[in-house]
Amino acid sequence: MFFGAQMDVFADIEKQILSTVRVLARRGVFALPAGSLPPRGLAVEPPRDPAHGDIATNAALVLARPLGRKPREIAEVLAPALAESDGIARAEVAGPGFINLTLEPAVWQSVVGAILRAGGRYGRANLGRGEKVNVEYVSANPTGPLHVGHGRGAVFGDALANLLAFVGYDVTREYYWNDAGAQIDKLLESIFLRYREALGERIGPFPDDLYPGDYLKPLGAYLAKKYGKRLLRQSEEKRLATIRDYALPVLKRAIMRTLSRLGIKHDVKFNERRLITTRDKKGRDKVGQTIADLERRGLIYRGRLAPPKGKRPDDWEDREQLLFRSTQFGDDVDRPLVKSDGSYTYFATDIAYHRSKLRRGFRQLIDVWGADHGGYVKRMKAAVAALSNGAAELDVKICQLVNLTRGGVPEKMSKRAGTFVTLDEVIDEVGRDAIRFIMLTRKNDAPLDFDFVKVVEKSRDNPVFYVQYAHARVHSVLRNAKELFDERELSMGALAKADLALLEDEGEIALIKHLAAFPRMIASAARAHEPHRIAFYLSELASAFHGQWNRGVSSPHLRFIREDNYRLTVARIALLRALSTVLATGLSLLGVAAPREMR
RNA sequence: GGUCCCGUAGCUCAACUGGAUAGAGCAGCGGACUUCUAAUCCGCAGGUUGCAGGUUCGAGUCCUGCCGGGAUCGCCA
Repeated sequence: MFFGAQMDVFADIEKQILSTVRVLARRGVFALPAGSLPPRGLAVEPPRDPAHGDIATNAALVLARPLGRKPREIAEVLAPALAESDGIARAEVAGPGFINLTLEPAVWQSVVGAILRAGGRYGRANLGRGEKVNVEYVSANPTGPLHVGHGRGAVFGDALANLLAFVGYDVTREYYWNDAGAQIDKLLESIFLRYREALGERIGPFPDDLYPGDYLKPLGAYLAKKYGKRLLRQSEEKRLATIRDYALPVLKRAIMRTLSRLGIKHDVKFNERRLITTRDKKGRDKVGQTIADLERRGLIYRGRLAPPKGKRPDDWEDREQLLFRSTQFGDDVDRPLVKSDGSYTYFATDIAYHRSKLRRGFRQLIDVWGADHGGYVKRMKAAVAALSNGAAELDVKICQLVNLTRGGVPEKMSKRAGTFVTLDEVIDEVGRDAIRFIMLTRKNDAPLDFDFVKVVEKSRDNPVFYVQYAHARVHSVLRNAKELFDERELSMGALAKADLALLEDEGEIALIKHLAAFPRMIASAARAHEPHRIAFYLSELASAFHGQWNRGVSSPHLRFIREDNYRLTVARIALLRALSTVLATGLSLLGVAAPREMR
């Protein structure tokens, strides 16, 4: 009965509990109303306190309401029935009605075999049932190099996409290029200044609203070389088009190059320009169509907004404008769609963009944004709710700031002076693995400290190293074992026949229990859209392994390799193989390498 | 002033979406190296989960109000 499709002990026990309840209901022991299984809030989980057995369930507590009986009473009936089940050694009632289950060691031991058979598929699930999910991440403007904050969103989004694909979603990784609008115009003007500079003109300090960074100089120089003074004579419109056609692809390529160094590649790159340059028969662009769409639903009107309280902008001008009724969907105020100069607001084009996602068949949307966009969440959710009639779900994941330090000293950064640390510089210095792992050692909505010294340290302090070292150490043992026994005797075939019942040391069983928790950890991380849980899990798993390894130092009979006991060694090598599989799978979801050697 | 996020051991953070006596690491103290790579491990100590109420069998988790920190607040993206 154990280890069916999901290879998940906890899922199997849950099924066992539900079927036991059904049997008791059929026998008339419980009066079970139709549709009350599984009960809401049912938990089948490892208890915090090991004294409470291997698995604890609140089944009796959550069944109390539907059954109309006291939790404790239900537990007293359910527990003995469960104790009859295969694999369950004991079932005890505790507290208000918890049932603590202790499993037969054979159940835990068989987990090792299940992992070996499943290999890299261990932990996979079909939660998504092939449903399409759109994960939009990075989406930085092509106005300059990526910085560290972008890196966090990039890694987060990518790991989340990996995770969702792993549990059975049809994932599309998407990048939204803001390649239109005022910011891009300012960028193009900045490049134009660099171009004039390259022609020998003296350009003073850059105006405040332009981009002063040195990285635009080569673009200006290229244009000067290619066009000479011709751009100076062109109309502004023509000139900006020339600069745009050259500069945007260059800047975009630079961003993609940085991302690819982190192992990140998007399936779809969506250009904002498309939304305002493609027109339908009525001459409407995509944003116009979107507004018309909302208008049909009675969600567009002309009106005035009250100025924000407490912080009235100096240049506030009360005027009537085109508004989206986002308050109908939980937003705080209705939002403008057209600026005073007649162009669309960023929000308007963003609605059109999300409408495109919906029209492409996505019902689950995930946007990964930076901390400074927090105030934007409600209106975007409102827009998605409006456009989809509530059928689609948008989850916005806000990534908090990254605080860069070096040996505890804050790294000075000033966007104004152009001295911000680029993502490329960080990759150059610490490498892909460190960035990817560390970015996931904190919940996305909590600020993250990133220390250049610490993240490359080879110590317990540094979780990247700690986990990778565990993997390398496992493989070191595997290499040593191969030298002692001849290679064929430790083949996967030999491991498949290992007598796993020999894995009876409590440290070994504890290690196996960690491995057994992998599928449920994956499932919960996927449901919560929280890939950082994988990183925490891996640290704990590594800790369990390092602990067991060290027990062998003082107690030689606990070493994984026992030269005098081939059968025991084979069983332990099987355990290590299972361990290395889980470590490698977890790391691959994070996009971090699993090295076999770290000398 | 509005909105959103955060507040958990001296420090940095977990806590599997409401479960039992709130867990790790660092720092501190005390231990384990002729090793399966000690690049590691073991033990001790450390708490009114910011404060006050509420919801229920049960709250770090949900609701209300305060306190403190951060982000953001039409015509930026």
